[in-house]
Amino acid sequence: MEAVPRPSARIADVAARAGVGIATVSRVVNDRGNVAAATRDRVLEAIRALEYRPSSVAQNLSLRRTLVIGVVLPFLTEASPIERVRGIVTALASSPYDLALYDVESADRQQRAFRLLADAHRTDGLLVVSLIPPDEEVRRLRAEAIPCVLIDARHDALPSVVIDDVAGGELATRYLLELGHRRIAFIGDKPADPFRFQSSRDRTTGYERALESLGVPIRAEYVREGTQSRHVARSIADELLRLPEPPTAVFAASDVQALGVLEAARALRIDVPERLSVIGFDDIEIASYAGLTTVRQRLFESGRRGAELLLQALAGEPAPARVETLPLDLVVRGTTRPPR
Amino acid sequence: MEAVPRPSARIADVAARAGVGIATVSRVVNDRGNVAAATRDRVLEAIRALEYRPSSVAQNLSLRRTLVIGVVLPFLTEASPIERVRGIVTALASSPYDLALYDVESADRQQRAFRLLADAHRTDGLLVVSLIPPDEEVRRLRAEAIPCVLIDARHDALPSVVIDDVAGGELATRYLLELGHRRIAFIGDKPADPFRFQSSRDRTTGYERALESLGVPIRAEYVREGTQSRHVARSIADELLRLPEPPTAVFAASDVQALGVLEAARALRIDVPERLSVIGFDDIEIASYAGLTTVRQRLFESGRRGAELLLQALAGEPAPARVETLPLDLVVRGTTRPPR
DNA sequence: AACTATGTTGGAAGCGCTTTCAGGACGTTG
DNA sequence: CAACGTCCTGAAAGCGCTTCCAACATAGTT
Repeated sequence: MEAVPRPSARIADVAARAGVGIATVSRVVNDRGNVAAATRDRVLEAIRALEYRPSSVAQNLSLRRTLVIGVVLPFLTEASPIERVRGIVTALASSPYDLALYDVESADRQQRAFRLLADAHRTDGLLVVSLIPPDEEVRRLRAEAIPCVLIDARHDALPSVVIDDVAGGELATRYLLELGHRRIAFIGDKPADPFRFQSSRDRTTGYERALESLGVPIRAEYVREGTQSRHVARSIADELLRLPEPPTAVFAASDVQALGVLEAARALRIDVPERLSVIGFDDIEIASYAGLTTVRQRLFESGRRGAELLLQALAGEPAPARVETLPLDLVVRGTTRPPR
Repeated sequence: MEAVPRPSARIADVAARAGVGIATVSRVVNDRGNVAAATRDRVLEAIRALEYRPSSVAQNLSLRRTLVIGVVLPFLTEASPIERVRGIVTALASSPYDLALYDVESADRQQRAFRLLADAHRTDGLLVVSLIPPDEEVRRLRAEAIPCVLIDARHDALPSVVIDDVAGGELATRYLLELGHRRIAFIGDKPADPFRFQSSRDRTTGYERALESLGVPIRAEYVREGTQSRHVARSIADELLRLPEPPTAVFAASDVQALGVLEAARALRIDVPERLSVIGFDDIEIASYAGLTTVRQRLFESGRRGAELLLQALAGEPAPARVETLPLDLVVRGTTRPPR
């Protein structure tokens, strides 16, 4: 490290200029009581003259806290994590905490996420989105007393904010059933990797339960999985719609996939909702524009709530490792209708 | 601050256990040479046994660097800043730097942004998006030798990554002119506040130039401004389309606003593009879904490039305060056509 | 007038790390 | 066998801040 000239004033400079000890400067800066008015004024004057601003790094070391909250999440490239981050940012805006963002998408995903989880000294608290931290790290976090809240993920030892994916799957499917559909297909995510929360799988379960509860048989050829993308969903939908007995309705595990279904239908000149009903999941912004019927989950709210829980824990109220379940709403728009 | 029990090992613990001095532990940890193999092994063993991880806060203080890059930006709630952040995240992923996010939307916008800019010790470098830092802060940054790169903003003393908004406005307008339109309206942003870069205003200039170059008169009633939102743009478009002599084409300063125009047209049963052409700006994701003709700016690329420039500066190559202009492309989709 | 409660202050010890510097252990060379 | 060079190593001095603690005034009590 080369010694770059550092013109910025340190606490000692202020103390020297004001003719007091550094302890007194610190008291003035942090507004601790017991400083004579005259002294305070001299110190404030020196601070102003030197444009002194305390080094947060030094404060961090001394106070053993960083005022930083780490947010670990995969797929910042997708719409729904972004929405959660917005919620987090909002909740943190009125707190003294800054936000450090760790995207875990790139090749070294686990690597990097865990480096952060591990390097506990770097953050005062952690928000983990759509990712399940390994037990090993959870143990460390507990040992170091670093609060951690999960969003869209669960772990026995950690508080979390989630939705009931099974219920969501049931909600969507039941709605289609109530409209009168019986040939209902499902397009879900690929089996998740061990560190991701299996929400799509749970939605499948909800789908199956809804069908079962009405005695509608589950057809294997109607249940498909593919990586979460419009493109893949589109080609899956294309296959489904070319079946000898095509579905009259499709439930997609995400809005993005639902949009892929709409594209496939459009390409095949199958009118939606006249000949095909489509329902998505999430209610991302584009869904309202596309007029997509969907199951709304409060993405923004999940981030906000998770951050709130973390702030509480940071404030000393030790939150129990409880699971908070956010509600889901059916949002009916223009892509669903009874079959003819 | 209460003294919370800190079970995590410090460098002294490792040194004690390995029977060496802390300097040696530091050497092993940082892989500095000159440590006997046997000693190194003992230290490594101790590190493993104690699950030692160096405190980055302490390292920061000692090394006078934080390995954190601050990203200051307004309106994280909108699509385009997000896209830029993605680019930044991508560029930073392969670097040792972490990313601290500062949204400047809330009430205390300036307040908070400048607190960061000011608290220089907190970050090694700064990326400022769509915001112009006040001269005062720029001076401080220079004094402290903190590199700073602007994205979508300009400042004489700072390097920046921008687009040519005037050219973009011209590009869009000229395209409509070439299609044969003569009654072309423009919907732009509200006059920006002093800290925002006036890109919408520049696009207006481009619009005017294009018209002038073809000798088409500029009609005041065709040039409108409103806050950047679908809702507002929709009502503005509604007014425009009800004019005695309504425009045959609308150029919106952003895709979001263009979508508002499409909604207004739909509500009035005015077919697009048959009776009305619409062109946007940005090419956000939803634009491709909506089939919107637009001027694409490389949002992701702007973030990536800005981060790259910053990393270069951080690596010691002192970047000149130069302006890098990213290209714009006309993306023709389904919302434009010659007038009848 | 002696003494105590109260209010202010600065010295110094940490916070946990990096790095300089000097010293010790060896092996080499003339 | 003395003189040197080469390697390793640890003590100690920072990095810039907070805070404990002791020292000192000063004012208020008896």
